[in-house]
Amino acid sequence: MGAPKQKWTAEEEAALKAGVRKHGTGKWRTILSDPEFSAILHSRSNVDLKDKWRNINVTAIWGSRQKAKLALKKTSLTPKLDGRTPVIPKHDGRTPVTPKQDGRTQMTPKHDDNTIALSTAPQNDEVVDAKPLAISSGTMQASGSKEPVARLDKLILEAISNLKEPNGSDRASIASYIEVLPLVCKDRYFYFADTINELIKVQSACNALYHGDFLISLLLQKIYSLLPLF
Amino acid sequence: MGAPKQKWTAEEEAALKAGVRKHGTGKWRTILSDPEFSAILHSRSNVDLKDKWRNINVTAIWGSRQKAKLALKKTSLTPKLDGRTPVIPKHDGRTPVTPKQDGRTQMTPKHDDNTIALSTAPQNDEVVDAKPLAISSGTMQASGSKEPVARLDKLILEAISNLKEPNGSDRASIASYIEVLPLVCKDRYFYFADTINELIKVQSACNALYHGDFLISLLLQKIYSLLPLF
DNA sequence: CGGTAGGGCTAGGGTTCT
DNA sequence: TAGAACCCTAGCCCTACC
Repeated sequence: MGAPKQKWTAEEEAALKAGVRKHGTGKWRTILSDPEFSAILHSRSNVDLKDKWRNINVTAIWGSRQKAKLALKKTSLTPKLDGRTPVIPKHDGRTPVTPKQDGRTQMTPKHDDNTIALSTAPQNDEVVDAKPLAISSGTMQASGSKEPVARLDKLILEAISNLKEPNGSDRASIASYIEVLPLVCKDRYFYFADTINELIKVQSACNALYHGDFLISLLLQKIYSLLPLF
Repeated sequence: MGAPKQKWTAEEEAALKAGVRKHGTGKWRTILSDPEFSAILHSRSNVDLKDKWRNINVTAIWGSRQKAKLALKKTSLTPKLDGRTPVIPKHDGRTPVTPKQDGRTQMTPKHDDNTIALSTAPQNDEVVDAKPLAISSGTMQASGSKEPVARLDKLILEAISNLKEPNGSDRASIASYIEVLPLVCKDRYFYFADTINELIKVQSACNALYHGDFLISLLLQKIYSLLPLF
């Protein structure tokens, strides 16, 4: 009787996504204060936003895993690196070794010591040969973890495979799948918005090649080129 | 995130408590400068100390009146006393309208009498035999979540090891460490049995480090008194 | 500036409800 | 049972006030 449980409406969810797109994740209060969204989200708290965003991502991850049954296309660029040391975003026994830097200057995104270092780096789109590296993987955290979060490249492949349609998938479908990225890349300030924009661009440009290996290659290239940005 | 959140270790917490005992509250900078604690707390700022102290007190106060967590387990043994804590003006991150109101009932106060003051006078704790702990037995919870309990055994070990003294640690020292337990165990009564088991194991394994059953009894007793209902 | 007190916020684990 | 919505709180950050 106390809490009726307010279900999120499509409008609210859209506003949330737009808000994240505009201000970034973790800026719940900011989003809520933005007059552009405050009207729609007036009955939500910053915590609600955070929780909802989490649910959205969790769902996305699971969705992709569920459909993972589909055999991946044997593409020429099938990543073959396995047994890679998973990156673990969690910090367990962090010993007090690092004094916190006080001069809180710019938020220079710093890599964690245990993140993968992508040496490729440049956001140059001219990358021709998609040579997937072990992007991050990172386990879903010990407890109850069945499997490590799918590798980024696998997720992409999975998405492409599953979305495969006679005449190609539409933008929304792709985006739906790609939404999984923020989760995979979180902790690195890899913003969802940028990814989506970029991917959609790629898609538009290669609409004809849709689910051929070539497109996959392009997508992967794109993803990889974006990763070093954080 | 630049700063991954440094969780306070039992050692740090103990140092903080000792520092407050020695210099008083509000003397964060002083505590930090005290060579006795500076080593342990070197990665903390005076503000951190202040915040941690606040958290400790808040949880301590609330811990006593904490809601009686469901005893769960279909095992009838314990009557399922369910209740909500009367919500008090606590300002968490939520600021929105809060259309939600939940007037739940108060819990049935069994007996909330913990909050033992270990820092000062020793209470007449009659050494009780570590037998009455056979409370909820079954909850083995075997595989799976072992994480939530946060390694109670390690804490104990840590305490005993660190407090190790030529002739054994005195009551105050032990108590200082044990104080941390309620924080770890709170709201997780269902793990209590496991906890006890862990303690017993520790007792067997580290027999040389403490004063035998006598001390363990004290520990158990203390834990017992700190855990609300049962 | 340096320090403390106190309000506020987010992240993440938990819990409740459906 | 899973998923969505909601709760709890540790650790930090921000601002006001000396």
